Amino acid sequence: MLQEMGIEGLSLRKLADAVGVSRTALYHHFKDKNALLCAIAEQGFVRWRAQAETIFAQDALSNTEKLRQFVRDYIYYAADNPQLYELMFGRTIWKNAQPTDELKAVAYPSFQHQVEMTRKWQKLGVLPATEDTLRLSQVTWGTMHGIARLLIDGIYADRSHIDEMCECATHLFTQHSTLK
Amino acid sequence: MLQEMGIEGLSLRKLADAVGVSRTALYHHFKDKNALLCAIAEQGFVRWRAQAETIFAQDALSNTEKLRQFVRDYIYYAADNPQLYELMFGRTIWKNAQPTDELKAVAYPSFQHQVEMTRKWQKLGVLPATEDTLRLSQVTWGTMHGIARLLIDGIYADRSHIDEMCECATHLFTQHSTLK
DNA sequence: ATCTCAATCTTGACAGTGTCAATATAAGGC
DNA sequence: GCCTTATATTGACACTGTCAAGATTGAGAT
Repeated sequence: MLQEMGIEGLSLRKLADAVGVSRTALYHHFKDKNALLCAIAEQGFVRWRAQAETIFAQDALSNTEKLRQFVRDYIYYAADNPQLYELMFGRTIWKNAQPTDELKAVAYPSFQHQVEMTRKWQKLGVLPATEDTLRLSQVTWGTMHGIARLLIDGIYADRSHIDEMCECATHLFTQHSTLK
Repeated sequence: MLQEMGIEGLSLRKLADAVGVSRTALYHHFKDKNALLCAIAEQGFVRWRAQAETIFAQDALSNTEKLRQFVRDYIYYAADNPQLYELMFGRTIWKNAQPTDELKAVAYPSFQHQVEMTRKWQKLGVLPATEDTLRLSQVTWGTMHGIARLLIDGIYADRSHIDEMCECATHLFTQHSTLK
């Protein structure tokens, strides 16, 4: 229903109707509409985390190729699940309402993971070691996040450009290094 | 009201009440709530465009410094007007509803401007000339957009990091070049 | 088998929201 | 003075999330 109607189109009443239950039955399983959305977003983080793990497990790939693949997969994950991505990182949960403790427990480690990978890539010479690790991971993540949002919101970029944009971003991240 | 209550908190009825007029009076001036939001967003583009122009008019700055300033100003503009920025680039207008023709007439040239500046900076050696101009401008803008949104939505970054993040991003953009 | 208690579900209601239709008022040009 | 146009208003409709009070169910203990 999230995929079809979008995050704003998802109404508790229509959802209850579709399940064949009364409007307020949902309140015995979730505190809020917000709590329901947080639970969905939570699943999104778990799934993405699992997908990311498979990248790093591929021994055949060089470190630079892993970075490239990571960027590509991130953008495609967002582009393939636009509504879910919006839920995971959008203002609906993070600004407007408050994220559940359960959601935070899943999301924050995911952010932390990004920082650790950045540190590792810096040590390997894939990312520039001169930059502060935290700032660099904020910027690289910001780049992926920004591209994902431009795609999702349909501003100024569309699906057919994804591969080229990822390639370009990866170049920017790694252009300092001699090892390609 | 947008600044105080946020984009979702802005209701036509409360707005009409605050102005001291009846609920539907607004419909004689704007087709929709969406049309009103588009008009506000439009102003946001005009103001940002004006601010950007002043950067490029400063002859005292080198080209690299202009890029740095451009990035900084963009992020601060977003951070200082979070609700407005959300309106300008958020899904509320671009995905969920449809942007007005008037808004498109202001927004698209703004995107185009970004591409032209990218091309110019490539020729000047500030940005890498090896990348396709369109892709590069999508990625650089994506970076700024992404950082802006992480800040606005309060995810994983806050105001006190802005300067350092901008510096880091500028480094990434320009690290290829020998002229610093 | 019965009682108990907790989980689950339901209906009724309330305060919001955007929006349309029909109606009223005011102002300006001839 | 009249007519047109712009503007404002009230009533109503279909939605939304959410709460309170009551109904139903089912499993475990006695």
